[in-house]
Amino acid sequence: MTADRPLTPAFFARPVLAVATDLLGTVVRHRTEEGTVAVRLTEVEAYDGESDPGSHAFRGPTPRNAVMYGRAGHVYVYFTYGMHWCMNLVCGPVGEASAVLLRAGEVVEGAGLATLRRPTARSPRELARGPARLTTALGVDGRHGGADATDPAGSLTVLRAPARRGTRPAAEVCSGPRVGVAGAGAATPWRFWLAGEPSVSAYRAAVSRRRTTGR
DNA sequence: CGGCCGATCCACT
DNA sequence: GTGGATCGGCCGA
Repeated sequence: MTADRPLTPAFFARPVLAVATDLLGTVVRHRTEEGTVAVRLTEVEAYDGESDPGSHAFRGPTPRNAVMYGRAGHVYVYFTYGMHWCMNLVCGPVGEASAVLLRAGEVVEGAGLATLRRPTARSPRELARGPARLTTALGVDGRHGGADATDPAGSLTVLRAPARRGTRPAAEVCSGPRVGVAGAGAATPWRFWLAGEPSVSAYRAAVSRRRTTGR
């Protein structure tokens, strides 16, 4: 029996690196009329406010990143590559613009619905393997921007990690460079994942694409 | 399973 | 105008 308790605003108000590592193993749940899908997080990335060259807030506030400057525990979603949504959880004090990108997880509830939303998945572990795949499996998109993920009455909620059974030790947390972040921000090892999890996304170095449209 | 590469459109310069 | 905090189709191993 899971506790089903949401994480608190205080959990997210801490420094972003602490939040990022502690988020591993917690569960993101989205309830809709179609049903419920829940994902246990296995991979995240930290983005550290305006001082972080890899962050969407690096150049200061804009309409798109406004939510990042707001209250901890709220949802920042952005649209990228013309077709994908990615989901972040805002961290730190109001005004700081730190956030954690949810990169991958294991579907622990609603695998049937998740498969309908992700028909191209070649195996269950691919359902939420990657940041845009995770949001698709959950049914999260731009409508969830600014939502409070600590609200127990909300449809989109982050829940405490399920209680560990027996004496199984806590999973090891690994870290490495962030995926798809180029330039100065590439050096910081602010991608975190749980060792041995098959849902952790494959590492791809940041690449700059040239003239993909041949006109 | 993994490498290659085009898709597609929005935010910002 | 430029280039993404990405993914899927296709193909080969």
